Amino acid sequence: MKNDNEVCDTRLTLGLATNDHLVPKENQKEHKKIICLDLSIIPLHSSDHDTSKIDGSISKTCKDNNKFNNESKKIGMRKKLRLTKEQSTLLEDSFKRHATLAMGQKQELAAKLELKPRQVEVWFQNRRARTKLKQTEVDYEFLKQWCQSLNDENNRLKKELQELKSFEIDQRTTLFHLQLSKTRTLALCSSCQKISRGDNADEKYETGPKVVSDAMFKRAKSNNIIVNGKNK
DNA sequence: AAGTATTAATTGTTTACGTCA
DNA sequence: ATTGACGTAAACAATTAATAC
Repeated sequence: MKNDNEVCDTRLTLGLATNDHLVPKENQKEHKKIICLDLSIIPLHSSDHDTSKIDGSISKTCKDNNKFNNESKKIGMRKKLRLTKEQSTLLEDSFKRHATLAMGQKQELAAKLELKPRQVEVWFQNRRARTKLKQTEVDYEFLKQWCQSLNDENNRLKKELQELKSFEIDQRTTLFHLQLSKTRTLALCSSCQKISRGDNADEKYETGPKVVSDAMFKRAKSNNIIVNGKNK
């Protein structure tokens, strides 16, 4: 940021200065200005000075703007151009048709708008940047909402999973108690190959309990298999 | 008068393309 | 014919600064 005392000089210059480290810091800025060749009198672009094609439709404000712009440049001050409504409209219209300048379009527009080709070019560049920024904002909002909805869905699914898990545990517990009260324990004796029935079969055989349902028990009984050492 | 938003203008970088050795 | 160095122009990103409100 420039302070109030500094003058913004956009003129092209060639400067000569001695080593700064030999000059006190507070004097360095002035020191650099000792020898200065002003090149602002040399046109940078021949196209910048092409004012041969002038459209009479351009308003006085625009002409005044450009006039002031050129005059202010003479005294080394950056003056910002303010486009008129007509200029903006025309630029917007051509931007809508094509976001980049086609061959010759720059010159054509510049002539029509009574601007420098460089100004038209800069306008298109800035306009593209603005479009991109707007699009980025739109994309950001969209992604933000999408992310939010995904989070919501994720939370909902987590909750559902939790509910299903606790439901499954409940069901297993219930089933377990139900089986415990209804079933009889059948165990196969490893030595005699007979099925025995008992509430505590795992205490009898090291192979572990074979828990079977009542139906299985009945089937075994109907096949004359001796349960618990005797035919019930 | 100060703060903010908008936007013209500047600066530096990247990319594509043509030319030449 | 291929390749690398170089110059140029256009597009872009980031930033500055003038201006309006």
